[in-house]
Amino acid sequence: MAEEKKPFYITTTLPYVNADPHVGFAMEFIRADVIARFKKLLGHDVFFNTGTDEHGQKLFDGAQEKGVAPQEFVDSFAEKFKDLKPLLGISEDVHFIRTTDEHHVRAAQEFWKICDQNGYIYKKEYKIKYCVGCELEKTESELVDGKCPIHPNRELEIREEENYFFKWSEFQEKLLTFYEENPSFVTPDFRYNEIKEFVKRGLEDFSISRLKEKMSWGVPVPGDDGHVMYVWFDALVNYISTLGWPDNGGNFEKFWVEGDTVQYAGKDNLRQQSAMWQAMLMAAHLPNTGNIVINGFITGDGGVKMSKSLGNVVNPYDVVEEYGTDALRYYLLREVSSYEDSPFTMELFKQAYNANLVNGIGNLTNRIMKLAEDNLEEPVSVEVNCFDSKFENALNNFDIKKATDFIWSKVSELDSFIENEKPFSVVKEDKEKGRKLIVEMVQNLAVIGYHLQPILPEAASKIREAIEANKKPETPLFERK
RNA sequence: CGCGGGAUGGAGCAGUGGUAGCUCGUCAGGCUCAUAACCUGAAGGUCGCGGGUUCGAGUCCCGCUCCCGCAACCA
Repeated sequence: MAEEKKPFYITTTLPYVNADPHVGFAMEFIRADVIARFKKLLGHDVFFNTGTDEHGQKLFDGAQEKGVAPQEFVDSFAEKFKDLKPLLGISEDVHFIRTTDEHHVRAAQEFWKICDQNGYIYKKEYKIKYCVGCELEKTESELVDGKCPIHPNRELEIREEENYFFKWSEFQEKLLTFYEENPSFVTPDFRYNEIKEFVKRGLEDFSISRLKEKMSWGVPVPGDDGHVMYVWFDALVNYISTLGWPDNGGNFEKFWVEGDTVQYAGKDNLRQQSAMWQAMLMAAHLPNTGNIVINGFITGDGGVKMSKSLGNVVNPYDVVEEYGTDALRYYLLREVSSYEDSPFTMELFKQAYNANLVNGIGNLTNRIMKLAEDNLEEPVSVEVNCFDSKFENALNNFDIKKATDFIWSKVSELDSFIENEKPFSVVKEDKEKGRKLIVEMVQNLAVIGYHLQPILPEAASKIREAIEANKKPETPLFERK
């Protein structure tokens, strides 16, 4: 009874390329990768998407400062983000979309046209607050007591500008109904609650274009040379343009329409992913996302924000260089809270690394394989082909930490088993009995290795290789630091 | 003002109303297959504060304090 597995789609948010990749995005990318690998092992056809968000004001400004063309500027950053794939041990087949890709630009324009045809886009005058002192537009969040903090003695000028708007306000009821009908749409619950409360308080239409004369680095608005799209509107469309949309059939039909869809995002993206983007999909008469998973933030010591000025920024490149890919994955998957903010310091990292990777799984592999190598004539043939239901349930609920905890509880059980059964001394007195114990241990190690595949792919294959060769690994899985 | 989160032994965290757990660290034993690794035991907490509901609350309700994030045309 081979049951047909549903196609599975998973994506990260697209990081904005105005800075080097940070550890928060690394976590999002790695977590999505774990789910993608897991679904693949379960036999699903998986489409895994990531990429870079490359339009907008900051990149336009950045390019001007450097005196290069915007495209050249974002090209260099896009390469850095592509480098994350090998660095973080991401699945080979991940799709990498850039919002400057020709196909994406066309898709964004098509998406705009459809929303427009459906009556959800309109043009209106909108008032901006302008500080003559700075010669800049000021947003509400920049103001202190309603004044520019740099020029508090000057009154802000109100200037009028014509922009296109998206009728978000029309989707309040539709979104609330959608939330009602899909009780597990956002994980975790408290984030879902947060967005529901936000939508209940009412939605205001948001601006989706910029005057080209002020900021030209964006997707041209169809049928109006004077505007480019506001970066959010274009970037969100990547989740379907990566599937070939608007071309019908193919991957879009298979994954977005027929399959299960999951979007990973940081908590700063809750509103955009679970309310703005969902309203946009509704406006275009396209299916909504299946699940949104919201991560917490990585902080510095004591829960303070990571910042260059505090010198507490953890760079994923440095961590991988010293400790390896799996070590970084391990920390971000198990030592970091699934949904709350968590600190990442090198001290905490090193402690967890030595305790659980060196002394835990690494040492366990060595002690078992040494016994096997010395006492068994040939490799133990093991055929593990399914996950423990606890592990599977945890991952189906995106609780990677809980799934990883399960693996380490098995490590601990095996260490206790060795202590209690003492195969190393039994084998000296009763060779057959001792061998049986050792075979059992190798089999249990194989189970651990199997479950480790989506979590720590490198370590999983080293364990498998050691078992197949019936040899203790030549170099430890994890070097003591 | 408002919305959301957090406050649990030295540190980081789990905890579904019913004897307060896990990892690290500390201390004391044990083992020797293993990367001075592993196993067992111990010390250490009035679960932010004050009320309430309940036979019983870290867990539910009310009030308060402190910390973090959001507060939309920034991305």
